[in-house]
Amino acid sequence: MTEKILVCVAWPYANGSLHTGQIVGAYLPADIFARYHRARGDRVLMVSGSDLHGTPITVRAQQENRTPTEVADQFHQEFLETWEGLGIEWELYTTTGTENHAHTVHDIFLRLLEKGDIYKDSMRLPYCALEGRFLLDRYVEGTCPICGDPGARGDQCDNCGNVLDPVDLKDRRCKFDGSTPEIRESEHFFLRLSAYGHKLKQWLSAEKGHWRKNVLNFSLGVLTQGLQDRAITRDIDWGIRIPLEGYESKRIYVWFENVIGYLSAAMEWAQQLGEPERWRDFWQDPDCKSYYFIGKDNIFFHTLSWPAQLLGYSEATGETFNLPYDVPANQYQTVRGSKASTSRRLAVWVPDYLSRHDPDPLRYYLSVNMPETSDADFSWEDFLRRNNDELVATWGNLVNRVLSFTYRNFDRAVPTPGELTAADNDLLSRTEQAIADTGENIGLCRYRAGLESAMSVAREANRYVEENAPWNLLNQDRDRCATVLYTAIAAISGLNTALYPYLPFTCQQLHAILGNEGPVDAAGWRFLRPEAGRPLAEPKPLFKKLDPSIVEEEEARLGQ
RNA sequence: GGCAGGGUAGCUCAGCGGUUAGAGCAGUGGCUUCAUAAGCCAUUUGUCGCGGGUUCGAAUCCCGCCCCUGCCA
Repeated sequence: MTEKILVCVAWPYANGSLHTGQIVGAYLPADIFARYHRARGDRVLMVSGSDLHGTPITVRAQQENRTPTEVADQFHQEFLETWEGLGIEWELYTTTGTENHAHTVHDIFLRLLEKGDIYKDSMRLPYCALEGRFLLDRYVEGTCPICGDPGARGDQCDNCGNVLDPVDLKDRRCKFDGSTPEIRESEHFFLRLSAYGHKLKQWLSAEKGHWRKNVLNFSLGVLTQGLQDRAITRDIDWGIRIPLEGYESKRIYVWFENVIGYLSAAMEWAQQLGEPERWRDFWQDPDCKSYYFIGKDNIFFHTLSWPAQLLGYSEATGETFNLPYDVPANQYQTVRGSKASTSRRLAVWVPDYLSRHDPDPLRYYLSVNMPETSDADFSWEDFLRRNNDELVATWGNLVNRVLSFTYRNFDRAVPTPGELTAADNDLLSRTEQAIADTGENIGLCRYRAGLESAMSVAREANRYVEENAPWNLLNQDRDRCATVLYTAIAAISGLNTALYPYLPFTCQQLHAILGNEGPVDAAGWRFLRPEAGRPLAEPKPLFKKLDPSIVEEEEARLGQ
């Protein structure tokens, strides 16, 4: 039974290179998930794009004396290369800078305004008279009204951890010029989230057994405390315009706008396909399941505010837009035990990684060490070990030892098996089970368990080869030798399917070595048994054993 | 401060009311030689964060505390 699956992935800010924390948090799990479903024959629409708006981009542009557009374009291009290099495959990867996106945002904004879910109100905000502009909360500094720390920021005091309103800060000063900001009234638009508390609670209370505990508890907890209305516009000049006259100096804030990209991207994809209504299959068919791959810092926007926007838009238009089926938010990856930090350069940058190493070992390491239930640490020492002792020794070596022996002794082709023994059938049924288990785990967003299902059978296959010792059989019982090799090759072929979502590059290579044509996923999510007599290509090691010296070399790059 | 997640073998983690607590890797001792000195077998290691409680029985449930991480829109 084929399914329709919408895979929505967080929109990365185009203000700096992507690091492994972002990849492991959202892009890699989404890609594994989508590859599995495509292989199953499901209809998959995986979308995201670069977030061109938002303060981080303007800050970087200011620092480098460039325009925000220049910064965003540069990193959007780089992101596209990163996806290609790492094998993250999209149906569409776009940006928030398209006409189509702005149009969709405006439509939702105006509909919700008309309905009363968006309303105008005034806010008291810090204003720097010297620069003639409003200041974002974090650009005001002063003395914390709660603990008295003199280094508090307008949004939060790092000393006592309390969340602050810049209006309450004592001895306020502008971060840029030190002048004392005035407090001015400014008119803004608010989203009436408070009106949706009840509906969201109903939605989150039904059939959410498949949700991750932390995601569901967090969301329900926020609802219990009461959902507050929130400003969706800011006094900034970089972002999507407000579609009304008189608000030229303000913009729609990213948290309201970028999530709409999931919908506008689906529309853009349908346009490009030449079937402009096709997006409805993924947004309005109640049988389509939508998954949102995000980091844990983003849960609020995907389980509460975006569903509220969708509920409001559904009511306003009389059409029904699907709410998230699951939001499998990941925890964080840490580096040397602390949170990856762009500003401290404490991260492993993907373009840098790809300039020296292959993509699949990183995909393997990030998958096997994915922060599904708690934060996970990236260490080069562990990366080396996982690569050398697991990927190379267990899986790569299994493939290499079986195929090279066969290639040399059985005329470069899949041997013809005789009658299968119980041991042979046992390995084959375990392989079949591994494909099913890995698929089931991936479908439930349990990536580590899925990988383990496959790897444990790779270990099993090594045992099988050892116990049946085809090198002894070669001159004693050539038929039995052929049967053993056939069985081992079949297990390899099956595992190649199970591992494909995790290791798409090397699995594609192996698929071809085994004499298959076309892409792995076109062969389906099933146990593809090798055809006796089919020619094998000359096997080459799929993975490189890495020298321990890379640990020191790579560690030295951290923090640079 | 409030909320959430986590704290289990040297390392990374699984188990989340029921036989003597598991896996991978590392360590130790053998075997093997097809293979990227890879593989296989055997084997050691644990006050399951701390203190109480419930129960015939708790890593698993309840209460309190400590530590790590994140969020506070």
